Amino acid sequence: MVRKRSLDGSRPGQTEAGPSRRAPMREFSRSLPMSLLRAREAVMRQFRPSLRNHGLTEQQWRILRALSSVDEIEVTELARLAFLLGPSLSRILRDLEARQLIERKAAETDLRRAVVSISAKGLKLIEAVAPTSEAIYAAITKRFGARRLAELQEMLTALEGDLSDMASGDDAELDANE
Amino acid sequence: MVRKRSLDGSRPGQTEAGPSRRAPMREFSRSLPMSLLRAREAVMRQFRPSLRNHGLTEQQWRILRALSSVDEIEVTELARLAFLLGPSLSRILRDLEARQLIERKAAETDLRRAVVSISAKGLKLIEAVAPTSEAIYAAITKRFGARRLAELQEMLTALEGDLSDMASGDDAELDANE
DNA sequence: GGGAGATGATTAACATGTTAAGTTCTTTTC
DNA sequence: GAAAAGAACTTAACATGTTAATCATCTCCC
Repeated sequence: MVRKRSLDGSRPGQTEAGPSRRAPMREFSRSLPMSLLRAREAVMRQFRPSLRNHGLTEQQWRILRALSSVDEIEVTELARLAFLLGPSLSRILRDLEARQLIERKAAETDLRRAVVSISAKGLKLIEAVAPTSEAIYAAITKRFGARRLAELQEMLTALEGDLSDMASGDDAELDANE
Repeated sequence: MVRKRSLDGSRPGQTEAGPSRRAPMREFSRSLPMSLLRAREAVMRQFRPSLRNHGLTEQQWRILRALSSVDEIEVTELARLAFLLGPSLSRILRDLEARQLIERKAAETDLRRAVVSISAKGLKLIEAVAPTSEAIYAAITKRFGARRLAELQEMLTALEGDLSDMASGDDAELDANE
């Protein structure tokens, strides 16, 4: 019934009242989701100030970058590429279009589909941000080591792949025990 | 006339209109932030349905789990432990308190500080969710391999540590070139 | 060829992320 | 010992995440 603690260990042992806490799961701060979250936040913390200086959020930047790698693309495909959900993408596209950073038109063969492309203004913005972004990325790579970084990415990709074909934890039967 | 693209790198050369697209940065879908995001999402996708069945969001669950590992804790410390920003934590605590899953009181020595603890009801909820959660975690571990998982976590922690003491990319000088 | 169902995209509604302001209490400083 | 500076939240405001519902179009099938 340890009363554990903390990220760095230091913490006075507390031993008072309360319905004695059962040996509780995995150490909290070491769970995989937390590790991934913390690592990603540490990375993004490096980039956010620069993006902000250019009036872009992380997601807007993702979309512009994705668009800059293609000539034009349908919204659904863009969502997949930029790893955003439809509703988020809809909102952001509305905003980026209002700022004239992208252009949108209906697909010819299917009026339900919208086709998006980056504008000249959008490209210019990308070119303004890219150098800083690249410099930051290079600094991270140098700090962590290119090889290690590649290894890490491989493991992340493998993890994603492994999980993608796991049952989606429907939960029904697993929650039998109250 | 699709000029598509995809996650796997293959890319048609594009040569039409517009201010000719310069060789553009790192391949988008292979950037570190994206890898981390995708991996984390793959993991969370496993857990979310179960949490949802118990009326909990991911963050609410993080808070309850953090609280279950201590006797009581101040809000600021809890934010650090659950890796949430102050405003998010404020909102969630308000909600959890209304649902009587946690308890809150003012600190004795400093009335600015609030001390939070999990309630009996909250503990009960945790005990209801934990088995499923553990089962999912075990399945992931088995699928990916316990050793590899440990390796991955080490790398993530190392990355976070390396970045934590990098300059925060103030950007001012880096953005000199337009 | 017209209606049921599928599909692409948006809107709605609520929760969180993120930065900036505001509140209240505490500590410093003169 | 009171004003100023700092600390610990909390609120505000806006952007995104997340799921469900809606809208428009399209496909299929009778």
